[in-house]
Amino acid sequence: MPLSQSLITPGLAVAFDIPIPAGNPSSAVSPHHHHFHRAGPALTSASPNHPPPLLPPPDFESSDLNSASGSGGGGGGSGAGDEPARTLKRPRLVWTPQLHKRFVDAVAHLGIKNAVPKTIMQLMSVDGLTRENVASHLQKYRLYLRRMQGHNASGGAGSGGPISAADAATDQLFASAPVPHHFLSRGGPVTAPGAPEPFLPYVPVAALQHHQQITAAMQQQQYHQRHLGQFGSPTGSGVFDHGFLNRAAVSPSGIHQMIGPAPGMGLLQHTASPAANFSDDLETSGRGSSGEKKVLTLFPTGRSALDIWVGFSPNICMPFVLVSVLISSLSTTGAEWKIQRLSLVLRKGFVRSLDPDLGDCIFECGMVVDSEDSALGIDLDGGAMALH
DNA sequence: ATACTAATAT
DNA sequence: GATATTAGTA
Repeated sequence: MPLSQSLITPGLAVAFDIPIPAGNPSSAVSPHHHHFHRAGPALTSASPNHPPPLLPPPDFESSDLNSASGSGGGGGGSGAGDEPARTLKRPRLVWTPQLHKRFVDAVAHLGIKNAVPKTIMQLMSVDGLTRENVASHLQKYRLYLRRMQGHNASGGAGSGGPISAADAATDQLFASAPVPHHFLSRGGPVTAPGAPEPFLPYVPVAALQHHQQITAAMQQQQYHQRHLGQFGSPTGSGVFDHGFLNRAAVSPSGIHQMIGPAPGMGLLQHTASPAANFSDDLETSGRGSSGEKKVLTLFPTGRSALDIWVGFSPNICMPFVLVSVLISSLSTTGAEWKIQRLSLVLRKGFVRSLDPDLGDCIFECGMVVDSEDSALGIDLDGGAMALH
């Protein structure tokens, strides 16, 4: 009942293509429910006119990964504690597009300079992932970036060498995840050791003490964030306004009490939304000012919400309407995402955590930029934070 | 003693 | 070619 107990409103379900047991709108998603490869916009990297990412193991239907089997370590479960990894040979890790995306996001957060195996691994927080796994992948990724850089910046024609068909084929995986712009810049910005990449769109929330106003500089970086110790504005009813498209009255639901580790906590206040806008998204969106959809990945770096790292992809300008937050976990064994919590946020309203146990999860947020005044709030493990 | 990286092995 | 493993260093 604890973990797999995600509440999904009809609206969100539609948005994410999540099958919901009939007759029970906000019922929990059963563990074995369909995985949503293509379901969650936030999860897949498939672009509208593109085929879905490579699907992991063919046997995804089996229930082995989800719990039970003592070996692999359950994806997000409460985990049995044995870790015979020592003498046992772990199966070769397969870097799925999902995993790679997570990897890239982590690297982006850290900044290429600070991105080293151990740190990346921690940020990724993927069950079963080892430092060696990451180191190996990183090595290859660096080579990839190097090549890209050669083709990109350096004088065109002769300098970097042509892009062989072999390379294209080889870099298939890497192509599945967008390479952050600054990755390719040579002589990039020098950053103080330990300090987060200034140019990074991602910033540790913990570092932000006060509400920050949007400054020109920030806009340039295109991110705004804010950290809240807790929400106090009980704006209201606790019911979300459906028509956020109407922009009429938004609801105030904010209430959001800190949800401690108490189980069975909050629940989605209500329903929601025309989240239809989430149908598919991905970072492919871009540019426009309104109607944009973006994927946001938040990395929890610790058990405390205050340690969570938050980031916006460049180009995301806040106002938006609202956001739907999808929380899932990934494990090397199962390589499947599992919804753990789903929340809805309305402009000026805040989300409510549905499940206190975040453990090693990642937050994928599909964000729709629409109106001009709104905010995203995320609440977890007793802490809360919001982005403006 | 740890962990990063390059080199090499499977 | 994709990962894993080893070896040399910082």
